[in-house]
Order: sequence, then structure tokens, then C-alpha cells
Amino acid sequence: MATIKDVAERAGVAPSTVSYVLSGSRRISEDTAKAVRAAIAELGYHPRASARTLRSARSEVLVLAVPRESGKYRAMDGRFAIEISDAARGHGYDLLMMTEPDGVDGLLRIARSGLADAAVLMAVAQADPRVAALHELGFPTALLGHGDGREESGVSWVDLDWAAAVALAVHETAAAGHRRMVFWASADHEIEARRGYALHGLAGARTAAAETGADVRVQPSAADPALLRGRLRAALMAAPAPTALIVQHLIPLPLLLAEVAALGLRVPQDLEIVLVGSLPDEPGGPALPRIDLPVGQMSAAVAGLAVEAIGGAAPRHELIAPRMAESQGVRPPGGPADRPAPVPRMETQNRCD
Amino acid sequence: MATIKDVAERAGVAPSTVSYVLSGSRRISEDTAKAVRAAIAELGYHPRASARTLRSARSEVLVLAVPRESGKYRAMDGRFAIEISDAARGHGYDLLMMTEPDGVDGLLRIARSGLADAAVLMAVAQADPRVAALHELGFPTALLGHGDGREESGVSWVDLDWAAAVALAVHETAAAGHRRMVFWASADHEIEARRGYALHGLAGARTAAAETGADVRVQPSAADPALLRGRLRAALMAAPAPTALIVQHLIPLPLLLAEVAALGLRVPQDLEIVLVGSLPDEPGGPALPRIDLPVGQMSAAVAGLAVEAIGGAAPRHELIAPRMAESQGVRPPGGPADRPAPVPRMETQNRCD
DNA sequence: TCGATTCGACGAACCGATTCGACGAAGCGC
DNA sequence: GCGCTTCGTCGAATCGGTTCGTCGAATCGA
Repeated sequence: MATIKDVAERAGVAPSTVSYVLSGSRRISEDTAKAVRAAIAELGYHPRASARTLRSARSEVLVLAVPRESGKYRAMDGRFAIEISDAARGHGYDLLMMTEPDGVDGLLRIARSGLADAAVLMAVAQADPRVAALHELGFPTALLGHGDGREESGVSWVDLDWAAAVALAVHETAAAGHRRMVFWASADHEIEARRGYALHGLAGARTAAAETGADVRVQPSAADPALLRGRLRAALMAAPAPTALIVQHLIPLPLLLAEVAALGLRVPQDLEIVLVGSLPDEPGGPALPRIDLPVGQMSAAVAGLAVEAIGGAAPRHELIAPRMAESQGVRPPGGPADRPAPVPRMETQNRCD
Repeated sequence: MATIKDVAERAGVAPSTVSYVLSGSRRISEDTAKAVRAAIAELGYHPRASARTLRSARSEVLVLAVPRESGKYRAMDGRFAIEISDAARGHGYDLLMMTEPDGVDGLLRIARSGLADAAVLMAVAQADPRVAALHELGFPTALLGHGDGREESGVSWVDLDWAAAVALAVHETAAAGHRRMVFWASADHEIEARRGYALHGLAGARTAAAETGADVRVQPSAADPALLRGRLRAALMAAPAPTALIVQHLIPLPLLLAEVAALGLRVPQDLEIVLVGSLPDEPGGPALPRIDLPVGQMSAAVAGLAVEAIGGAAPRHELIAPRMAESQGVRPPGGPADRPAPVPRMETQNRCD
């Protein structure tokens, strides 16, 4: 493996000159620069990251804390990881994955070893111990999600406004004429873990219920399919029957849809279903009214905030306003007057693999 | 930030002694070791990764090349990334994500900078340029997937035996009494990119067709939903009508199922559906006969092979034999005699969130 | 023509660990 | 009591870059 010394020798210059040609931090004559570049190309030279990092105290790496709860996997997490990696590269940073179950130890290890310059935390919870630990270390951090906004005032974050998103869904549903609806919230374990999106979603449902005067029954989801099925059945069969189901916990959506079908309920005539926080380009999902999770926007933002934090910028907070996807609005109780729809149609997507 | 020198000073020893206490590569008296450990704890010392790497030429990092085709996103990629990260940590390695669209440049940059000690490549294709480039560099590499097995003889890989998997599906389907079936292969662009799984799946279908004498029509899938729908409709409506559909391209599965329903076909009486491979998190997917993709096993294996390769071990190849999932066998044409099943039941999963 | 300024390149210190050779003290046999 | 080995520790070289101070040569104005 060629070193900067080899390049310098071949080009007939000092190692420092090679370094200056590469970094551009001092003027070097065009002739010399050309010779150096030729030597670099001939030797296939690439600077050793460790040497550069050792001297400059910059690794050009971000570490991403991926949530990992006992074997559970959320499709969103992988998607975010990939998009954040793309965004980080756009800033000249590589992305290291940190998937240790309890992220605190792993993050401290990475932070104190200097392997990364900043951390990006996913699935932030209220009073998240990772935030406190990194803050104590003075380690640049950006959060994907937020808790109650107080303990994170010293740290940058970006989040979909989940409270507003659920509230928007309730308002739109009420505006379409629905008076009784079920809000299918995050799962028990997410609420217990005090994940920001779970708590904010619940708060948004309560606020919007009060504002619209609609009858909104809040029902947490469950990880266990049997339990989930039982709760859903109870919620939908209650009298008077709800005419709309607003779903934040999307992972078991196929199961929800199947159960709705098994109960003999037609969508949307007997029951309208509104999704909150769906991935924007899932091929072949049913064409339901929904509020998309802006994965690309959030990923780009959080990577940018992490890079800013490395530069010592003051913390910033981005709360993204929810928007209804344009493809499909909430349909009134009894379904649209113009066409029967016994089977939900599948929509087209340009991003399906 | 404390350095090894600070620790040495506080403990009243030489820096080298601290290093030996940490690495254990020389005997140090228990008294001295205790003093050093105390100093480390008091100062919150952690060795700088860059200094260690510079000296030892080992970064303890693997780089994972995640396939990235022009904005397309495959749900399984994130799942594999997370599981491989877990497996790598089990060997003491961290995982760096490489998501640049054309992986070759990015991989070479990481490899030559010494940021990682080995590479793991996903979605390997026949004559994959990444394999050749890394091999030329002498960079330790392990592949998830394989091409035709010739050009990769110098590199370790692990793969599900896709040919055997599809063949098994055809055999089981034929054994259940089906004589006419459609094999729904990988999408056009995957076949054009000569991805190993796509080509091997096609080969397995042809072999098994000859072996069983069944009428197996091979139909590649498509990324475009309209195109896909048209092909599916043509394949299912052809005379004589097929009684089974074997699906390798699972990503648009909801769309496939909806189209089958829209054609008025009942599963399994009119059309049995057999799945080859898995989706990342499908709690509540329909209980169809399937051959699972062993994600955990493959991830652990590929991480292990990469670590082995760093140690200079000879390349090894693991071809995993396919197994039918136990939950549900292939049902005969006309459906099971004992019970009608107008709506496919949803199955339970222990891995659902 | 001479002193002041600018330009381009060099040399050496430095970042923080690892690791090898060396060395003093203690333990051993005779 | 003397030489030899063993044990525990130290000091210094080393990995490969970056960066600051310096210095000779060229350029400039008076």
C-alpha cells in the first residue's frame, strides 16, 4: 500500500506538499500539483483514514442508533437507515450502524473512541437515556423524533408532528361526516417505552376529539396478533358502531384488513380506514386515505442537523407539518355515492420494485 | 479527552504498561493492573480508535454494500443490514453502510482508506464488478448471494439455494396434484442485472418442470404495477387455466392477491399460491404455503465468512438447502376437501411488532 | 541596485496508540 | 556469594497523515 511518502518521493517533493495538493489548504504551483497528481494516480494512492483522523480529530463518520427491541423488526427502520446513509454521504460522511439492543453502551463506546463525529438517534423516547448520556459527553447529536421537547432543548431534532398528523386525520374524517371513529394507536410496548411518536399520536387524538366533538375511541395496538384481533373486534363491534378507523400502528395492517373483511365490513361503505404515517411508496397497498411519513425529508434533515452540530451550530428543531396524500380523500359514511367498491382497488406506484 | 498518557501519569506507570493491561499481551502484576484500571475508570478513558488502527492496521469495521438502484427500495435490504450488523458485533466488528448507487467507487474508497477490514456485498450479480474490483485489491470479501459460482471461487459466499427452492416449490405443487402452474419470477430489471437469485430461480423452475412433467409457465414480474397487472391477468386467464401460482417476486404480493381476488379466483380452490422467499415484517400475511428466506442464518454466516477472510482463511461457500415452512402445505387443486375457505386466514407470527 | 514583500516548498513536530528491545530487581541452584 | 534465568516495567520507535514555522528565490517599487 502506497503512503504519502511514496507519492512525495515519486513526485520529487516533500510529503507536506502532497498533503497540501490534496487538501488545497495552501497554494501549490500548477506544475508541482500536476506532478503530484500523476504520482498519486500511478501508485493508486489513497490516504489512510486512521492517520488523517488521528491528526485532525475528525473521522467523517456518523453513527446511527437503530432501535432494536428483542428480535422485533420494523420495516421503517431499515428504510430510514438507508436514506440517512445517502444523506450523510451527501455531506461527505459515512454512516456506521449501531444496533446493540440497549444503545447507551454502544453509543458511548463509539463516541469516546472517536470512531464517529456525531450520532443520529432513531425512535427517541421521553427522557431517553441515550440523549442524556451523549449530551453529558458533549457529543454532537441529532434526533429523529422527540420526546416532550424539554429535555432535548440542547439537542437538534426533526420529527413529523405526530399530534398534528393524527389530529388532521380526525378532522378530515369528521369533516367527511363521520361521527364515531376508532383511533388505532401505537402498540402497548411503544407507549410503555414512551416513544415520542406514540405519545404525541395519543395527544393529537384527544385534542382533535375535543375540537371536533366527534366520538373518538382510542385503542392501543398490540404486538400479539391474537390480542390485537380481539381488541379490534371489540372496538369495531361496539354499539353504536364506528364508521371510521384511523390507524397509526401500520405494521399489522394486512392483519387489520383481513379482520375487517372477516367481520363482513366493506371498505369504505361500512368502515372507512385512514392511515397515519405510512411509507410513501409501498407498492400494492390498498388505496386508502393516508398521511405519509416524509422519510426522505426527515432523513436529509437529521443528517444535516448532525453535520451542523459537529460544526458547533446552535441546536435547531424541525417539526414537519403533516399533509394528506393527494391520491385519496376521506370518504363519507356509507361510501361514495357514485360507485360501489366491494374490493379495495390497488393503486399504482412508480417506486415499486 | 483523556489519553493513555494521562492514565499512565495518574497510575504512576508508563503508557506501555497501560496498553499491556488493556490488551493482556504481557504479564502485569495485579497491583499495577489494579492501579491502572482505577485510573481508567476515574478518567473515563477509552482508547482512540484511529490511533489503534493506525498502528495495528486493523479497524474492526466491516463495510456493507447495500444495493441501491435509482431510487428503488427493497424491503429486505434494511432487514439484512440490521441483522448483519448484529452478527458483526458478535465478532467484535462494527458495520459501516455503503449505499452509493454504483457501489464500486465507494467500496474502493473505503477499502483503500483502511476504514474497514472487509466488505460484505449484497445482491450479488453474475460477473459482479464489485467482486472483481475488491479481489484485485486483495481486500477480504464475503458475498450474500452468488452468480454462476465460477468467478467467485476466490471469494467466500453464502446463499439460499434459489434453484432448489423454486424446484422444491414446483415439486410440492405437482405432488399436491397440480398439473398447470405459473412461476412468477423476479422482475425484468433484476433478471437484466443478472442478479444471482433471479437467474437461479429461473433455472430451478425449468429443471423442476422437466423433472415433474408439469406445465410450468415462467413469467417474469415487473416493477410497473400496470404492466405487472396485465401480465398476471394474461397468465391466469390463459387456457387451459393454471391451478397454482408460485411467486418468487414477493414485494408486490398485496397487489398480486388483490388482482387474483378481482379476477374472482378463490384461494386455494381456484388457484393455489406458493411463496418462495420472505417479506421483512409481515405479521398477518395470508397463511400460504411458503419457503422462507433464512435471513438470520444468512446474516450470521456472511458476517462470519467476512471475519474469517480477514484472518486469511481459505474461501468457503455455503449453499443453504430450502425448507418448506411448517405452517401450511400445498393444497390440491379444487382446495382442501374438509373445509371451505372463502377468505384466506391470517397466520400468527412471533416476530411481529 | 537594494531592501521589502510575496510565493512556493520544505522540515519537523505532533496526533495516540502498539510493540519490541532493554534493564533492574528478585529468585534460583550450586 | 556468584552467575543465570525469570518477571515486571520502562523507553523509544513506529504507524501515516496534517499543519505550523521557516527559508530561499522570485518579484516589486523606489
